[in-house]
Order: sequence, then structure tokens, then C-alpha cells
Amino acid sequence: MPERSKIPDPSLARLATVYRALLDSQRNGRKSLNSLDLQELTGIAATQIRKDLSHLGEMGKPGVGYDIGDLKRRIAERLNLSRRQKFAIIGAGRLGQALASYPGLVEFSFKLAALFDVDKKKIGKVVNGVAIQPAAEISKNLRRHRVRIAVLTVPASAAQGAAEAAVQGGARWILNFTPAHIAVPAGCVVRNVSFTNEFAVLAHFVEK
Amino acid sequence: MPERSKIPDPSLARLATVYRALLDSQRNGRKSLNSLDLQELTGIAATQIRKDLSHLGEMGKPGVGYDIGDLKRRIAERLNLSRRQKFAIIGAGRLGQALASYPGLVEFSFKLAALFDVDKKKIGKVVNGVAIQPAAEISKNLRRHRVRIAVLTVPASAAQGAAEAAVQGGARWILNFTPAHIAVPAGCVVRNVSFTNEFAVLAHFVEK
DNA sequence: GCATGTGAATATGTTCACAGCT
DNA sequence: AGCTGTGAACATATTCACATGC
Repeated sequence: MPERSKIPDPSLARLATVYRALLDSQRNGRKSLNSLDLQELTGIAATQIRKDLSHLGEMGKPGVGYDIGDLKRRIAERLNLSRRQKFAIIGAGRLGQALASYPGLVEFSFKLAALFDVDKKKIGKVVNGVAIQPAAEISKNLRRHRVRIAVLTVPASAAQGAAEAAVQGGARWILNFTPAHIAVPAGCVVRNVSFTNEFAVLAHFVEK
Repeated sequence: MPERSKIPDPSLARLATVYRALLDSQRNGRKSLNSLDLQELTGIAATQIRKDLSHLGEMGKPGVGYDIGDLKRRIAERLNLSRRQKFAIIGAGRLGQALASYPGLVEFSFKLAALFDVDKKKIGKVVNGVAIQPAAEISKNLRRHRVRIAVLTVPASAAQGAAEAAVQGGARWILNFTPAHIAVPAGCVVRNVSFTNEFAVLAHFVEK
């Protein structure tokens, strides 16, 4: 398989899931795994896992399985998890603070660089080692610290403004936890995460 | 289009997005919209929206557009949003509390029925009108209040146990915010929501 | 004339079956 | 024998093009 093939989006998400399973297994002293072990750990079908991994080039030993260290390295490389990625959170409400101190992000080598809010009473409060700063300084601070990833956890009505400030400050990758649709200049990537949509999809399956 | 066709999963999620846009437009006094207006509001391609809506049967007037009231009703009916759905949150950390008081869920007619945590210091604290209860009472309380939807916002290591208690109490639909893979009996539906996967997918697109 | 609804064409993603390496 | 890696078959989802109804 060509070393530089484009990986399908759902495959990327599954690779992240596999990556976490590898971290856990490694902590448990495991050295290698086969695709069936991974199915057990993640709930993803073994054949699907092999197909996903095939996008990274040959990895495993037929008849044996995968070396955890190798596999981790290859996935990390491809998902850009091998280099520390700084990110900023805009909106220090409960959700923003939950994300700010979420340990799973550290394992994926994300580094909280800044935290912003409009609420004057919150300014200065420290979460996970980072002090909450006034929203007015978003652009200036993102630029100064060369932060390229912004996470929006503000109310929907403030989302577009927050996104614009972030882009102004040089952010190009935005994770939008807001239900609002945000418009960004070409070259910016937005990924929307909607809780309520997840609830709604689940609700559809609830029997009447 | 047959009135009872199976709607593709991604389509369900988009319908939820459209539904929210309709709520907003209605608040702004709007009476009707066409598929291009909806594209503007949601970022979803007009042609995709029409295809999604076609799963609900004929809805719009050619040359005119869609009546917001009608459309809302039809979507709500199909997504099961027209009847109040009780749900419980297991794990009253920052994320659990954020979800507990998230206003978007009320608009989708979800009703927080119970909130649980193992931490004795949190027991009794009231969030969004609901007192936090001890985790030991999950099964008993879910059953008593006939709650069928459980939301897991506990640490990964506690996820399987929490799920089992919820199922024991009669829950059949589980929204898992934990990175852990959880096993449930046949007939239970689990939907996984992973923050870190969203971060990881975004990271993949960050240029080196 | 204008916007919907839909079959047909395309693109994307998943599953299968098995050849080939260890 | 055991498990990977992959082309080929299948399934699902999106886009297009246009006939139809207002």
C-alpha cells in the first residue's frame, strides 16, 4: 500500500481508538497484539482494523501480530501525535474547564496553551496550570504563543466572534463544540462536535 | 418516498442540525425557508438537505420552500423529539455537570431525571434542579423513575461498571463519553462520543 | 420561473475471501 | 498452522441532472 495514501476520515477516528488501546495495553505490560486482540479491546472488527492499519504501510508479522511500540509510533506519526500540539480553549465554562483538565488529551500529546473567557469574575482563575485570560486578548495571545488550534466552548451566540478572533490570531484548526455553524476563511479547517446531535441520533432509536 | 424508510445515520445527525436551525429561525419570526436558506444556516449542502428531508416524505412546496412549523413537527416525530425523554447522567464531574445543565438538551425535549456520583462530598449537591445521588443507587433509581437512557461521564476505568448498573436498572440506550469500550447485552444500544478522537482527527490535518 | 423531490451516476467506505509470509 | 495484507465484491452515502408541481 502506498506510504502516502489518503486515509478515510472514519478510519482516522478508529486509529485514534486503537492508539488509546495500545497505550493501555502497554501500561499493562503487553508487548504485542494481533488484530483479534484489538477487536476485543476496542469493539472494532478485526478485519476493519487490518484495513485501517494497511493505510500506514506494512506493520505486522503474519502468524504473530503487531509490536505495540512499532504500531504506536506509526499511528502517532500519521495522526500527528508525535509532536506536541498547542491548543487554546475559548470559553471557560464547565465544558471548557472539563476539556482543559482532561487527561486523555495529554496522552495524545496535546498541550493546553491558553484559556479565555469574557466573564471578569473568572479572569485569573487557574485551570490545569493555565490562567483564564480575558477574551479581548485572544488574537494577541494566540499569535504570541503561536497557537494554531482553537477549541470553542462558548455559547452559540458567541461562536462566530470567537472563531474570528482565533483566526485573527493565526488559528487555522478549529474544534467547534457549539451548535452554531461558523464561517471561516479558506484554508481554515473546522470540525464540529455536537452533543445534542448525539442525543438526537440516540433518541431516534429509542422505541416508542 | 416510502413513509417508513430507514434513515441513514449521517442523515439523522444532519436532521438534528436542521432542527436546531429551525428553532432559531422560528425565534427570529421566520415562517418558511427553502433548502438554500438552510444551507446558509447550517453549512450543509442544499441538495443534501433535500435528500435528507425526502426520507420524511414530501414536505415542501416546489417554487416556495418549507413551512417551518411543518418541518419541525415532521423531524421531531421521526427523531423521537416530540415526546419528553428522561435520561440519567452517571458521573457528576465537570463534564457531567456541564451536560446536566446544557440548555440545548431541553430544546430537544430531553429531561434530566437523575445524576449520580461515587464521591461522597458531591452527594446532595443540586445541579439543574436535580440532586446528585450515590452511585450505589443507580439501578434502583433508574428503575423507579423508568429511565431508559444513561449517559456515562465517569473515568474510563469506571465505565463498564456504570454501564452494568444502568442496564441492571433498565437502561437500554447508552451515550458513552468515556474512551473505554463497553460491553452490553444484546438489545442495548451504545453510542460512543470521544473528545480525544475528535482532537486526533483534527491533528491529522494540522500541517507539519 | 422557481424550488422541490428523485432516479441515476458517482464516490466513498466496509466486508469478504484468500494468497502469501513467518 | 496462524495471522497479516489486499484486491475484488458489496454496501452505503453523496452528488448530479432534471422531471414535476406550485
